[in-house]
Amino acid sequence: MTIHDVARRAGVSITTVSHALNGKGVVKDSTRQHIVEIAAELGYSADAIARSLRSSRLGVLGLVIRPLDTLDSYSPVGVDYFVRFAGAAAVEALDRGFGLMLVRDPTTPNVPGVAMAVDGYIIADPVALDPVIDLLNRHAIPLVTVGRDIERPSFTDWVGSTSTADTLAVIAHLRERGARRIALLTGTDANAWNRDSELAYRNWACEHGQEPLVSHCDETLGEEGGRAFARTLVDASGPRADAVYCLTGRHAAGLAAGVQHAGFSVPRDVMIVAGSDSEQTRRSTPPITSVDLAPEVTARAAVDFLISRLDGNSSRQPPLIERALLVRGSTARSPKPSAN
Amino acid sequence: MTIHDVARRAGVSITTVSHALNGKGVVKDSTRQHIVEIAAELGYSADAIARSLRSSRLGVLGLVIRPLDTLDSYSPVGVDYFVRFAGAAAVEALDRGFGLMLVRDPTTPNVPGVAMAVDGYIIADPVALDPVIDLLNRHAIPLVTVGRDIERPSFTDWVGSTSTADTLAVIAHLRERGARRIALLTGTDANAWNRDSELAYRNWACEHGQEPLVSHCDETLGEEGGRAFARTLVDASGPRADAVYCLTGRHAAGLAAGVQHAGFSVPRDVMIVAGSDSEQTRRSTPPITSVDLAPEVTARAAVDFLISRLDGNSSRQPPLIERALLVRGSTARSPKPSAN
DNA sequence: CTGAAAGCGCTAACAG
DNA sequence: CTGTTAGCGCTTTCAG
Repeated sequence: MTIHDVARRAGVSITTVSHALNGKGVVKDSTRQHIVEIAAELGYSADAIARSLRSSRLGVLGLVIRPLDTLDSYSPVGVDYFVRFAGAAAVEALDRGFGLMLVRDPTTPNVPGVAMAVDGYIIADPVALDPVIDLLNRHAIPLVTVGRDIERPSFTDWVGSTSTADTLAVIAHLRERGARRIALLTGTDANAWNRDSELAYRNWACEHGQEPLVSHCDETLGEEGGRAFARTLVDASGPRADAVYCLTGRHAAGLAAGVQHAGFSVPRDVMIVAGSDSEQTRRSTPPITSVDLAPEVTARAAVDFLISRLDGNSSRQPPLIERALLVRGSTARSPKPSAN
Repeated sequence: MTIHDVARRAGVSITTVSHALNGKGVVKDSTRQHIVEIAAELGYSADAIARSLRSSRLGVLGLVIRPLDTLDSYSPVGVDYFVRFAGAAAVEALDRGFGLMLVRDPTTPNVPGVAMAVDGYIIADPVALDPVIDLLNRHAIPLVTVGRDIERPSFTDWVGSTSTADTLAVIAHLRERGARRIALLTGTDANAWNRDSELAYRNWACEHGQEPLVSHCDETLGEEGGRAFARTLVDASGPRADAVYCLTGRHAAGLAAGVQHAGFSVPRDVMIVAGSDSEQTRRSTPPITSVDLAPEVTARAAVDFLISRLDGNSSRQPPLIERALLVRGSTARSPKPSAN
């Protein structure tokens, strides 16, 4: 089924078929009608590959989820943010006439050739000075990121939220629930989420004359990392903080378990907020108040923004995503009349 | 960066470059060496599109997850089986030098052209007489399914497990835990999972002289569907069965809630087993014993099998996946000495 | 309004 | 051993 078959059957040249079907040149209405009918009858549709060869537009978007390259696992426990993201991105891409291809770190050897033939990339949570971005730039492939590359201040094509706002919202919530001494636990990946949250927290602490309590815990350690942190948080005289903002959901769940194991109560002695909602935060006892990272909304925005860039719309501003706090039992302390 | 640039720079013809780089024709060793060096130096790699135009091999696998087309949502709640499946399939495909493209029902209008240009498809859980299979056959695109199309007995290229084995294992487990009257609740999608499980159950009931207790509940109803079933299960004189095998995890969770709401105990009065492990079954109180559908193993097997078909290996037998029971609180009744 | 022809980058007969 | 050449299926000037 090629354009030739249609042309022959319709008694015209392939040019006319092409024009008629793509609404390009100037074709007499009756001829176009006729060609369209024949094409439908023959079930013809232009070969995507041949078309791309001319137009260098494949109709496929690539998606690289960097944290999964780091974790080296697509296991769902605690990473459901990313799978929701990928699913939503696929649907949105499809709706816009693109396919969505999942790609693992394309800087490694043995990447499929098509990886460098897609029309554009979404890089979710790039690391600092991400080599994937360099690779794509070298190949002149358009890209947008979700969350900025913290070492590339001049790169502005990223969607997401400044984690600053999230951090301040979390702190405000904790204060309103009576927290006096708030600690922060971030992951160790060099991404904007970890970095910006810490910055916002430190600024807040500084402005409010509170000594900052910041700790770090490797993302790959999972719940066990959170339990380990619980042991350092709680000493003989009790917890050194009465609230913890814990970016990673898995850490938060481990922390909750650890605190309770040490004989203290969540939320009475220690309140916990997770920076990302996940199965663990929902499942924990008590369930953990979390920031809803809104993966579906973010994914749709990222696809939309990337496509606008592909269309040559370079003026458009990258979207900022609104996020909400899912309030649960881990911060269910009755609000205190704010004393200071 | 085209093959011409390399040819010019190396002082040979494009044919020689092509041969040298693809190890095809006969090229003097020194020339090949030279060409390879030049290519590396120039950072050349053959354009995937142009190459596919000739070879009609794009290097991309398509994945269609049918239940998600039905649910019309990639929301994560209770569908984590599929996202785990997709992630694992992507990784395996990548490792084999293929990309993996997510595609929604390609029989609908507005599908991206590339959808019909991929090398092969994995169709997860096809419906009866699935139109997607017809479409792909019409386009002569190779495909394997996960779970068979129940109305296509002659189509044998499917991976999975006969749900018969799972069903019998579940029944055996329940009997061992003292169940006397086991009911079955399936979904309504016309797929092999629902159909074969019911068949196996009925056969078992028949052979053991038990009156079959089979109900159906729409997959899209979620936990609420399970609660509704609980109301029909429990009447004035108590539950009409002391154990339920509930294929869908969301239904199982709703059922557990409903039974307990009606004042009965899980597992004492009613034991529950889910046919697919999911967030809801893990999270439920008590946690629900479930069949581990092993999405990662299944996905890898499907990709592997599809690629062997693409390589023209038509003799290879489709793989059967081993599944295990994740035993949890919902069947934690002390085993009874089997009286019959 | 329609058609001939060039060429996208690559591979593979077929000559030399 | 190496190069010329004919396409893969399509879009797009440019002439009729």
